[in-house]
Amino acid sequence: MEKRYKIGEFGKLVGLTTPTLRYYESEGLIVSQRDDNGNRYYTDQDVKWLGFLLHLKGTGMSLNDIKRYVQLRAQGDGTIPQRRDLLERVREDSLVEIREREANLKVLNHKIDWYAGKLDKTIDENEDFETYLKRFQ
Amino acid sequence: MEKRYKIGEFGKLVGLTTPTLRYYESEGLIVSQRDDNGNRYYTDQDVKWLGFLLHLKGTGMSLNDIKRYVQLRAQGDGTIPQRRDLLERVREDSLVEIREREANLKVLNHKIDWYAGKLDKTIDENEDFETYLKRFQ
DNA sequence: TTAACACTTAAAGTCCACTTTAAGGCAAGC
DNA sequence: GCTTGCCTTAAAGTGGACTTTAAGTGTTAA
Repeated sequence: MEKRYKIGEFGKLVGLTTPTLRYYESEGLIVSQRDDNGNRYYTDQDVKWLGFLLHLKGTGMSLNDIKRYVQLRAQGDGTIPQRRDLLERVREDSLVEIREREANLKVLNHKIDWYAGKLDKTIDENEDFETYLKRFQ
Repeated sequence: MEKRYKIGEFGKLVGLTTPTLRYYESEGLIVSQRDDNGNRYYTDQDVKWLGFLLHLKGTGMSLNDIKRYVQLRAQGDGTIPQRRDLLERVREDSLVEIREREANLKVLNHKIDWYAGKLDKTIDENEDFETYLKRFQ
């Protein structure tokens, strides 16, 4: 038979709190079934979906876009092109963000190096960071 | 003489709205001087600082941590080690985040490929995404 | 049998980073 | 002189993603 996970157990499995899971359900990101006591339960299918959802979320995709994705999925295989397009847009945004972060991180690294140079006096006392930065442009 | 920028001009220069600049000032992230009419003005020094602030922010550093940095800077060169430590922590966090994003993006890319395979029938109809993903592990 | 613990709902609260609103002051140009 | 457009302040509102609170029901273990 299929394994049924109660919300607490499921939460531990996927790394979310029970209020968060109920919140996700209220937002239409996940669904649950009910047992004879009216309590939610989840199956391995739900574990898989939530796993993927967290990957989507981890790329920076908003809950709102994830919801749109869920709605398309519910409409069957005919919406595969739209889902692919949606994910391609998310990929582009995510790539842009990663590249921006990397660029900003580069400047931060130079600042850390600049502090090191100031501390061990390998950078002239009078050279300010902006001048120092220009060396790398 | 040094150029004085009024808040609107300064905002355009650095790409922030005037309410945001006032908000940053109220949060202790930037300072401004006042002219004879009591209006704020900024100098090229402020342009430089805001430029660097935006790089810090762009790494994911919170306004609160930027404020701590500002406070350390105000205490003079003696706090250079603390500032460097703070920035090193920010760098570490930022690197971790970038790597996580990249990992999640990888899964997203596989999903897009999987959709392509479904659409052009190079992936078997019955193979689900989780099984497909295992090919790359 | 009673305490502990899991579950239920709806609604309000939180945090961050702004943005918007409201009400007004001052200077330049027509 | 009046309109336009900049500036001022304080306070309230917004959006996203939860988290917390309140009030209650049901199951399990000692």
